[in-house]
This record gives sequence, structure tokens and C-alpha cells, in this order.
Amino acid sequence: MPERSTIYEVARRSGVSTATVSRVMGNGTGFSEATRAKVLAAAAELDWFPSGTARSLASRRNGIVGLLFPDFGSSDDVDVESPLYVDQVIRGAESAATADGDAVLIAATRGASGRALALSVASKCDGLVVVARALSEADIATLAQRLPVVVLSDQVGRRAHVDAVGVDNRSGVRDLVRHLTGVHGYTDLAFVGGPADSPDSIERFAAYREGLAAAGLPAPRQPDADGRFTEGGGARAVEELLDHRTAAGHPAPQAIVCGNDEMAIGALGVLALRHVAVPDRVAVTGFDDLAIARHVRPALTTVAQPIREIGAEAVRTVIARLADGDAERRSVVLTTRLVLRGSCGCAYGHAHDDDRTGHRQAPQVGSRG
Amino acid sequence: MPERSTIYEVARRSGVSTATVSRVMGNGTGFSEATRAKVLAAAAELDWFPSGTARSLASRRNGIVGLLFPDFGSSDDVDVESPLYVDQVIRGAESAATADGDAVLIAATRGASGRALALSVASKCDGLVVVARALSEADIATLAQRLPVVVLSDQVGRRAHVDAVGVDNRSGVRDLVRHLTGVHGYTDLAFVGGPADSPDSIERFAAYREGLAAAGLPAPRQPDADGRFTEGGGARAVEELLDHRTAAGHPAPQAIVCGNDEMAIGALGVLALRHVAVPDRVAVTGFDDLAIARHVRPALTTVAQPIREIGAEAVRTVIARLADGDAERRSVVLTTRLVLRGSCGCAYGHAHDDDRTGHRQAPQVGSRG
DNA sequence: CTTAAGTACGTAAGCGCTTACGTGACGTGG
DNA sequence: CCACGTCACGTAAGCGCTTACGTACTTAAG
Repeated sequence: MPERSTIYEVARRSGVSTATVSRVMGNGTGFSEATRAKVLAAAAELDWFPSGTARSLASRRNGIVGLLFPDFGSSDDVDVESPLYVDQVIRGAESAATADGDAVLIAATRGASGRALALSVASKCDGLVVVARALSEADIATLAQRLPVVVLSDQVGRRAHVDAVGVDNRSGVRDLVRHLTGVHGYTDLAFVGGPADSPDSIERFAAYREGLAAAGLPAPRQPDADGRFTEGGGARAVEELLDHRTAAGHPAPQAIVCGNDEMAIGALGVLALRHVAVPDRVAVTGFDDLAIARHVRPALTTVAQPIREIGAEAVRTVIARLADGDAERRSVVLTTRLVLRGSCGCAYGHAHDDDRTGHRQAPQVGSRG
Repeated sequence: MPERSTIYEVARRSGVSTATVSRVMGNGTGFSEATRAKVLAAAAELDWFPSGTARSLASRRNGIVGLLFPDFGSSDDVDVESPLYVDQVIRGAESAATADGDAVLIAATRGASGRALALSVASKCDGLVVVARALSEADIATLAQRLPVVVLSDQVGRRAHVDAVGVDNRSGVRDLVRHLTGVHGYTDLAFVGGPADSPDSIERFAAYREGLAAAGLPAPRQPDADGRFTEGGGARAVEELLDHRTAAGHPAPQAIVCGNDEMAIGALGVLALRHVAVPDRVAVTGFDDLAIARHVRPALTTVAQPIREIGAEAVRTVIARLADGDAERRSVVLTTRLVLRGSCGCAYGHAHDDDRTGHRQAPQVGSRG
């Protein structure tokens, strides 16, 4: 790389002070049109543009918001946990940040390396978005006293001094269970959960139980199987579920409610291998409404959540907090939506059916969640 | 946010100079164990960790590599172009960066806003990865004289002073066409291309022509249709293709070779709607081997490319260049691999078949590619 | 003509670190 | 006992910007 020029050279070359150069490149007031032209010309001649780093140090803002997410890929071998979810969050975050002139710095916490990585990232950002399970409570607390932190998909409202963005898992799952029990009349359901420490998984299971209770059906204390939120895990969970039932002399459940789409897809695979007809013999549902959900056969009935919007809203929340550090603590809860396709027993068999969906509500924003 | 403490307070509190604090927090030599403990204790008491920004300015390195990618989402309405491809690149980049203690700053260039965004991002990074079509040649040149730039999936070796990472599109597509013509005996093929300015699309079409020529078949000058790399675009392209053929009194082609998986999936949808049996009446193939390719029915025959690895390799190349700016220009070409599934006419009908694949070669790294 | 309010700058003091260079203490070989 | 190398630090000069403050000049009101 050639020697970089600095604001001093630009200032000298255009016959003004560095302050004026800075003003021209920055906020845009306090100089005449003629001066502006001179400065821009000098900058262009030298191929110069201001150093973001120096700018950040002087102005105490660098226009970077960090995004920390968990990556279980390496520890979980083939069953890479839903990169799709995080990918969507990333894209949403990026678009909200770019819309504001900021950029997103991403880093995955892998197991124990969390704290050091988090500090390193935090030291380079104005604010931070932390996806659930990426960081311990203690680490979040440490960071939160240095910069604005927004937590994603965690039990909204649990923490003091930390903003949160999440979705209404409960009403989505309740609608789903009501549909399964009410419309299809299933009475024998099973739930395949995600990791036991996943707030989303916990909430979804709780809502599943509420749904069963509301239908007058008995509800188990624990998920019937743990699919770890992965396709492979879901497949294994369903295999065990089926084997257990068989061993106990029971038939397969009428419906398998999965904690996310990936596990549901794993379930579909196992059921196909075992020649169990879906949805005729067993219905299967997911959660997320990933793009893939409409492409599997039968197409997956699921609960849609606005994943990109979660990422976007998180970044907006960080930016808002940056603008007003004393604002009241903020909890955003985005709504979910039941998406009916073939796998629950609704009209199926056609490729590229229009989805039949529940109604959509406006997002709700509240404080003290 | 409370007032942040600085290295000065930590130094005073631990009874050493700021230089020593810096040494303890940084490179890790030039102090005794006792001193180290004192400094760390003071830092912990004050909840202090060094400012990445200040550190960057002083050390002329910030451990951030930027990733610029095009986002055609907004301009293309429903047909968001393959976010999946970029998502994978991002994840690959992230993992390579994290492995090196760096982080990745991402930003999407949307249409004309490109240059300003690029400068803003570049000013915050040590080096830059630019996905094909994210930036103009001129802008890349400007940036390249300030920091290391690596271009992705572009015609490898075209630019001076800019490293590149790409895949061997040609051999993948040639293998594919040989399979289609040789094994299945198809003689009437059609090609659905991506955007005319996409280097990948151009290369794949060129290889398609070579494949046809090698089989002694006539090759068109242009792709038979343009599907813009999107699912919706692919669907429309195939509709037009079919209608054209019908209008001209010709039958549908025996095989439709699509420039990427998403268009192939769109094709599958249209063919299903029109009750054209795949692969019995028309075979369909893609390119990329996205996760979804194995889930559609029939499962998609496609050419796999190591997308994550592309992102990872790009970051590694940036880092290498940072370490040795005078090293020879570097071009990395990763290999592709034919993945045979049902949609080309090979064994089909089972869910979760094992894929049958071509052989895998070691990646080739060369210079002056 | 005087005064007050702008406007268009320039001066220079940082922002919070890193690091080249210097210093003193200590050990070691001759 | 001295010269010299090593180690553990301290001193202080930046890194390349932003911005509070000050100054000179212009304009308009009184």
C-alpha cells in the first residue's frame, strides 16, 4: 500500500485548515460552496478519504453495531444448528444499520471463547446486539455498562438495563395447537423441543401445554423428545419417539409439533423413510417459516416469525438507545402468524399452493415488557 | 452509560505506567507476573477493557475486515436474489476471521449508493472482501490503493493488484452437460441464465456451450432465457421458454440447465403447475447445491460449490496480504463438484437418498491465475 | 455610525491508546 | 571489578481526526 495521505495534506493543498476539511467531509455546515469545491478537489487529487478510525476516536462514535450470535456448528458435527435463523437476523440487522448509515460487525461465539470475543467486539462498536444463548448473563451485564446492549429472542423483560426484542411465541403456538385439536380433531400430540436452555424453545413448549390444556387435553411436563433445533436432531428425536411408542405398545401420535422448522424437516424425512404417511397418519408442524418450509412435501404448516425484522428492530433499538441513553427500557415483541400448508392435514398435494394464513397483526412495542 | 474509565486510571490504580498496562492487555511480554496480576486486578475493579478505537488509531490495525455484497432485494420486489449465497459467504468469512481474532463488518451495496457506502466501510477496515457486482471497477481500484481488496467470484485474474477468489464454474458445468448428454442421452437442452453482467452466469453459460460442443450438439449464442438468479425469475423464464417453444411448434426441451439452484426451483414449480413430469418429460438441473436442493421433489441435480469456503478463503487472503503487502498477487480457484440427484433422471423417488457425487479434487491455488 | 447577530473560517486541545526510546537494576563473563 | 547484555519498566510523542472557542468580516437594525 502506498503512503496514505492525511487531512493535513488535504488542508494544505486546498489552502484551508483541517477544521474546514473536517467540516466539509462531515456534518456539512460552516463553509462556503467555493471552499467545499476546493477541499473536495484536493481530496480527489490525493485519493483521500477520512480515516474512520481517527474519526471514531475523536468523535466517540464509529457507526458500528456489533452482532454476537452463537455458533454450534463445530460442536454439533453434521447437525449445524439453523444457520438460517441467524442468517436472517444478520440480514435484517444489516439493512437497518445501512439505512442509518451504520454497519454491522458480526462474530460468532463458539463455546467457551465467548467472553474474550465479546470484549473484543464490544470494544469496536457503539452498541451491541446479542442473540439468545450467545453470551452468559454475567457477560451481558459487563458489556451493558459500557455500551447499549439489545438481547434477542430472550425472555423479553427479564433483565434490567438491557433492551430486548423478541416474538410472541406463545400466541403462535396456541393458535397452532387450537388448529390441530379444533379443526383436525387430533387428541394425541407430541412435542419435539429444542435445546433445554433455549428461551424460545421453553416458551414454545409452555404455549403448547397451554394449548392442550385449553383443548381439555392432558399435557406433559417435558417435551416428548429433544431435537436440539437441528434437522438431524429432529430426525433422531422422532425415531426415538416412534420407537418408544412402539415399545410401549402405543401407536404413533396423530401430530408431531416441532419447536422449529428444521426439526420438522428432519421429522418428515424419518417418517418418509418409515413409510408413515404425512399428514394422513401423522401430521407434522414446525416453527419459523423458513423459505424451505414451502418446498418440502408435504409443504410445512408452521408458525411464521419475522426473523429479518427481529434483526432490524434490534439494530434500531440500539441506535435509539445511542441517541437517548436515558430513555425508558424498551421491549419489542413482534407478532407471529400461523401458516397453514399441507403437513397438518389441510388441503395438500399441489405444488406452489397459495399459503393459507392467519391474520397479521401490527407489531406491539411496549416498555417494561 | 456511566463514564468510562481509561487506561490512565487503570495505570494509576495499579501503580504502573500506561505503557505497562498496554503491554499487559496486548502483546503479552515485558512485564512480570506480579505486575500482570496488579494490572488485571485494577482493570477488573474498574470494569475496564481497552478501547478498540483508540487501539486501532495508535496501532494502525483494527482487526476488522469488511465484506461488501450486492443486495438486489429492494429493486427486485418479491424476487430477492439468492440471499442464501451471500449468507453462506458471510458465514464463511466470519469463521475465518474469528479464527484469526478478527471480525467481519458487513454492508450491502444497493444500487447507486455503492461508492459512498464502500468508502465508509473501507475507512473502518484493515482490508476488504468484495462480492462480484457489489462495486464498480473504478471503485474497487480506488479502494485497492488504500487497503487490501479481495474480489469474489469474479473472473479470476482479471485485475492487477487485486487478489481474487472464485470457483471453477467451467468444469462443473461441463461435467454436468456431459452427464446429461452422455448418460441420459438428451440432445435438446435449454439454458436459463442469470443476470447478463454476472461473471458466474457468463462463465457457466460458456461452459454449457463447450459441453454441448463437446457432445457434438449445436450451441446457442445466448442463454435461452434469463431468470435473473431468482426463483421467481426462473419460473417466469421457464414459462416463456415453454410458451415460445409451443408457439413455434416445438416440444419442450428434454433438459433445462439453470444457472443456479434458485432458478431451478422456480422451474420445478412451473413444471409441476403445468403437469410436466420431471425428470421423465423434462430434466432440470441447478448450480450451487444450496441446502434446499436436496429437499425439493424431485431432489435437484446440481453442481456444488463450496460457498462458505469461498468466504473463508477470501478473508484468509486479505489477512495474508495484510501480513505481506508485497507478496505476489493471489488467485484462488476452488473446485466444484457434480451432485447427482433425481431431477436429471437419475435414480429418484426416495426421500433422503444418499447423493451420488462426482469426485472431489483438492483446491488449487495459483498466482497470476 | 454603533451594535448585535450571523457566517466562515483558524487554532489547538484533546480522543485513549501504542510504541520507540531511554533508564536503572541485575546478572554474567572476563 | 568493569563492561555489557537482558529484563522490567517509564516517558512522551504521536496515530488522524473532531470540535470548543476565538477571530475577522459582513450585514442589518437602531
